[in-house]
Amino acid sequence: MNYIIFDLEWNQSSRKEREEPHLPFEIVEIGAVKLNEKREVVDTFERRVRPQVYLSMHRITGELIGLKMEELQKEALFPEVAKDFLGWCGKDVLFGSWGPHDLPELQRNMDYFGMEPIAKGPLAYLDVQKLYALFTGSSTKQRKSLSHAILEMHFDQERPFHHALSDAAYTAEIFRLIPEELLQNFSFDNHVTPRGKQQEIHIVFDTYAKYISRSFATKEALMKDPEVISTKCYICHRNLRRRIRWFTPNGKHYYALSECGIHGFMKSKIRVKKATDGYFAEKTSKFITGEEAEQLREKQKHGKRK
DNA sequence: GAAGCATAATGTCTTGTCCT
DNA sequence: AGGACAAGACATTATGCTTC
Repeated sequence: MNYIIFDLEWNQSSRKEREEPHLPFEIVEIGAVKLNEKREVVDTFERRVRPQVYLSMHRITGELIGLKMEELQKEALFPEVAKDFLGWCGKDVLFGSWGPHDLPELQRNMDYFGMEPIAKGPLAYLDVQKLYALFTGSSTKQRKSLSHAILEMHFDQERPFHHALSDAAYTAEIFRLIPEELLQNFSFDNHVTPRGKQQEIHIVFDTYAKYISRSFATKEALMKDPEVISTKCYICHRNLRRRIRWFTPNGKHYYALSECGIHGFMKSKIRVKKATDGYFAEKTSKFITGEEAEQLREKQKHGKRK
């Protein structure tokens, strides 16, 4: 198994009204570093793409990534470059990138240009930005930029940022620092949601558990499904007594609190997301202190006051 | 600039309570 | 019962961070 640490550069419409609905961002460069199981660099990949949708470079984006349209005119089109990239990656690989945007964007571009998705269900990958936050003990919600992390770790900054291969190489350098045990903290690209119950994702991490449901036609059907709204203890697998019933502050997130006799208070959160054919749920469960349980009660009351 | 995410703030409509 | 206002429920908009 190899790791593919990759980075994309993309362009967007210069005028909002001319935006292509299913392709807000068009990929113009792919850069990647291939690492073996020991996380040693084995190979690199760098290709640019000749755009077909947005034929002028957005002012801000062009300045950021330092590419001009004229430079891209001799490049191959996206389907060919993407095909070459995936061929170069090989079959038994785990993707990794800085932040959660690259893999979904790659798959959205592939979808737009009529290519088959990389996997038949949710695709596990490593968000190195998130792993870095776990590694340094800072909050995973307050994410740091790649240049910030490189500066913080005292790596050389000789190569420019916002070039695909350069950023992929920087990301790989950070990735090599991440302790082995943290590499179990997968993220998922839900470009393809689970088709049936068999494809649903149940995964237990050190500090929380995650469940990704199949899709339902309506939000109501989703929030009635026994599996979706169940609150079993993810350690001893017993049904738990509900202390706070499912409530939502905004219609998109739902929270519940249950109590396990052995493992204590378990907080569950459901995020309702849109799938191509309806809605699906991402449920995370974690154990919290009595104090945090009290805060959740306050959140419920606070939400109700407004 | 735009997307995506989380959260904060604001807005609108319904329901509840007190008083006359 | 009806008026006045408070509080709840739900929806929309704004903010702040990252990515390009």
